[in-house]
Amino acid sequence: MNLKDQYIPGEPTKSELEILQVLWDNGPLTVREVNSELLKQREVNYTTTLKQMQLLADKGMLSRDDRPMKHIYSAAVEEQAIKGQLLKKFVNSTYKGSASKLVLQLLGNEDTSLQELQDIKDMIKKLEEK
Amino acid sequence: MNLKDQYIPGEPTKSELEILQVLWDNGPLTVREVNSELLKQREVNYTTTLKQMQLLADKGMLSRDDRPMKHIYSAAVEEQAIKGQLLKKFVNSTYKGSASKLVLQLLGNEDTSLQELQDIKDMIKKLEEK
DNA sequence: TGTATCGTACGATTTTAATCTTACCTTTGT
DNA sequence: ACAAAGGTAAGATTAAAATCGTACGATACA
Repeated sequence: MNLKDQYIPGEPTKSELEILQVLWDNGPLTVREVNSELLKQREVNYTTTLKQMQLLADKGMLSRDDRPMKHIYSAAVEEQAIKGQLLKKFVNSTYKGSASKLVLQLLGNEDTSLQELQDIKDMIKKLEEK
Repeated sequence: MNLKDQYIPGEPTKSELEILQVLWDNGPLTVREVNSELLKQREVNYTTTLKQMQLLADKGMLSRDDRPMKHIYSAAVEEQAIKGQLLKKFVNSTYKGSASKLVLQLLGNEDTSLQELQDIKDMIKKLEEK
């Protein structure tokens, strides 16, 4: 299935994105495993994570394998598709749709490391060559 | 005053950003004028805009010139400072802080126009040259 | 077989953002 | 002076996101 043809059921909220990220990075996991990952970054109750994952499943963003005793969840949406959608929305609302304005700011942003800048330049150069 | 030294009182919400954008684009305006601009894009009650602007003023993001009958508001924060802050947060939460990942996605995003792509490449090339 | 443990379900609550309602003040024109 | 028009102030409400509390089901094992 082509990425761009994938059905995307809306946009994940901030905390939903955190959960999706854990699953994208680590593959199918139980609620407890996801919660453990989140706990490395911030305090969060087990049932809160459970609830969020149930909501995500309801929305079709997670699928789950019901097993006795534990349910195994996995991301049902493509990372690139979701992020592309979020990026598009961000560019529209913050830079009036101008991707180049965004990049300009990125290049001038002091929080962007030199390494990042170099990576970006290399990437563009590679694109130029072909 | 250097941009990076400016005190930034938090992050504007989505609808607060809309209002700031109007003021950044059009200079000091009354509430009614701001509301008129917003109405070009979506339906919004006059008092809703008023309330938002009062909240923004409370947060220090707008300053106002109290006059008999009408108050004139203007943005009290720099456009670039606020947007840089929003961008940084977005890169952190969505691309784990990797600006180059974001640009990579932008370049591959079908919604990014060819013109935009060209502008980005030109910009980088110019950066390369100096 | 009973009880401790690990899990899910789901309503309730809290928090934050956004919107609206209402009261009241000030200027203007007659 | 007073009514109409245009303005502000601020509490109340709605909506959405995030979090939590509690009831209850299934397994394991002494």
